[in-house]
Amino acid sequence: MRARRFGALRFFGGFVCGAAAATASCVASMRVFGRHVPDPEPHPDDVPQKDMGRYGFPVTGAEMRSYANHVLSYDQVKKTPRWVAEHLSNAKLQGSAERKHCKFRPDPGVTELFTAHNEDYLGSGWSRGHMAPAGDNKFSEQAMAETFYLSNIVPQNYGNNAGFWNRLEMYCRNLTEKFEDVWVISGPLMMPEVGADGKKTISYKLIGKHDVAVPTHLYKIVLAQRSLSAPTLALGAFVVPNQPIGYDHPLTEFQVSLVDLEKLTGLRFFPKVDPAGLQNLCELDTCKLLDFKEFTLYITGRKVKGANTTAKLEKSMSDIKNLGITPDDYLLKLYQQKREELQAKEAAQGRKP
DNA sequence: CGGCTGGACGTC
DNA sequence: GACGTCCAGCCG
Repeated sequence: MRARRFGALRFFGGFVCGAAAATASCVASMRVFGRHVPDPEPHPDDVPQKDMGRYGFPVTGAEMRSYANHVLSYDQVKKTPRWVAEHLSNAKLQGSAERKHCKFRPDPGVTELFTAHNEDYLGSGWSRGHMAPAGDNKFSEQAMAETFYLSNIVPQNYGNNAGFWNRLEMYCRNLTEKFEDVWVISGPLMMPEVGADGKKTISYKLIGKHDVAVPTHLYKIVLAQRSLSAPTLALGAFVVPNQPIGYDHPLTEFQVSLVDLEKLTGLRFFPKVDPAGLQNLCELDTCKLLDFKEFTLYITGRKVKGANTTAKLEKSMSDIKNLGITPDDYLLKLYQQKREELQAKEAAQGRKP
């Protein structure tokens, strides 16, 4: 069962950490990934454009698109980003921007010819998964709103989006408690499968009228710097199947070396980083995601904070107890605080009309 | 935190 | 009638 589910990863056994046994070798290879020789810059004069270029050459669209707190490269064929880069800091996680004021919408900067639309996703069986997460932009309503542009979205399995990937994003945010600066690059990936004849094929679904490509996997690269005065850099790269992933799978199971991810994507990441001082994030830090209990306590805390009736408040608390989880002190405090607030509000409403 | 759905209502 | 927006409610 498990071997089948992660078949594609196991096929890459040497460099993609599939099943448990491969983890150690991947961690080891982290130390030795070296940088490449810089690509030579093409000289415009080298191209004899006199007649060949009379009517111009094909255009791929903007190489990069910049927003308030993320930068991306957009794939006009797949209608998804190729990569999305962002910077996280503790300060940017503080603020009052709320996702309930945001709407998914086509990126106004992307030509109608090449853009995805909400209708492509709705009813497709796939959710709209952020690459740069909304939750990384509490400091700015505009920055958060821009993450809802469909240029930052890929078709993502529901359970993966709300579960494992969500916990991975939480881990990245949590890193800002220990590192002053965190840079994250996320994107979709199409991984080959091996057929009965032993040959490799890449196949992926297209959804909606505009043929939005469903990635087989998602990748995320995390670069963390302790501080400017202690500029230790730690990096972790991960490839995660676009399917539900349970709590029995640790993040390290999906760690890959940076060079191998570069081969898979055709991209070079963080080209200005000197590999000499680069450490393995999962050795320097934990790479431990929230477990079921911790995650459920956190989610219930968010629901308690957002409750606007005592009925909903009580349901959140009975739900978590039915899952066999005893509320901790923090959740109990949130609950009591919210209960008083709602009781006062509902008492006032009872008198008014 | 991450998502989706359905109904009420407004508009052309 | 079709379509867009907003809100309440649902799930993991």
